[in-house]
Amino acid sequence: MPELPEVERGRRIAERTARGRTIVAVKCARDPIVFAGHSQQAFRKSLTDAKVKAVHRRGKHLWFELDRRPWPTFHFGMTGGFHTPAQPSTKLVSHGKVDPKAAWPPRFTKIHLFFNDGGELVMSDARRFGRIRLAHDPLTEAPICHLGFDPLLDLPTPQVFIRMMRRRKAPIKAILLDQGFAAGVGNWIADEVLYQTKINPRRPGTTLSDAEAKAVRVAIRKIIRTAVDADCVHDRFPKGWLFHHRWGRNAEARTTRSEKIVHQTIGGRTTAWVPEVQR
DNA sequence: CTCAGTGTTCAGTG
DNA sequence: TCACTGAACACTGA
Repeated sequence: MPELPEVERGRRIAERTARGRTIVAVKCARDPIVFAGHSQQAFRKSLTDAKVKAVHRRGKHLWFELDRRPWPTFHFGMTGGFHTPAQPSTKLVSHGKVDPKAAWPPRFTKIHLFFNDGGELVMSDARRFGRIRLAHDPLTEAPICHLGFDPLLDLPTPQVFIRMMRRRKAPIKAILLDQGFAAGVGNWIADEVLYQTKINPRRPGTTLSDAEAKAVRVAIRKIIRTAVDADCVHDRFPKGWLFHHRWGRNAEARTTRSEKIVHQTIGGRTTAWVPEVQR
């Protein structure tokens, strides 16, 4: 579930599990796609006996700061995520059977890290759009160096934001999804921003008024902060959000205020929007 | 069996 | 070179 808030949740999980610990063992799946050409041996050699000083995030990318280089970087793709072992009490369901969802390590585990305090951390990814790489200096190397601003780390001033938006002719939906513009905004956040600011997703960036561009800037920050503060638990998201009603291309979909939701491909992605609100 | 999908990249076009 | 578009990628689950 990886847009910025889900990735930030992953960062916190990793930091809780790994920060200040030493990696004592590493298991890698055989998967040349997710490992982007790095060998298992390179990962084992780089990570084993290294100490994790911090876990960083920019946009949808994560990386470990180790006490020596290179450092591992993680991208969750469509279906990736970090996991830690379930508490023993939650592992059993009725009749004493083990819940398959609590299997450890989980299905589709790509990398499995073991720490000196007995803790474990896994990245799994069913659909293999995720990536695990090694980088000497993640911030200055592709793909992280090509990212635009991160809404939680370095949101531009209103004036700069207006200028960035006005320079672009693409539909605003496509602009918001461009990681070189706003790093970490994904499909549901872009739709939520446009719904809450009442902007038609097809509007070219060049046509936004100052007030509209400023509203978009604030909405990006507010929606992401709110989702991060809720630790991505969906039922803690505000009741009025489009989020709760946008999933699945279903013709009956309506918002909390019973406005009709339509689904169309805009900016190359399924876009859920509310024509009666977004002009 | 078919299709959509919370993401990124790359080829092709203007 | 740049901005933009659309297809491709890989695979699960509905």
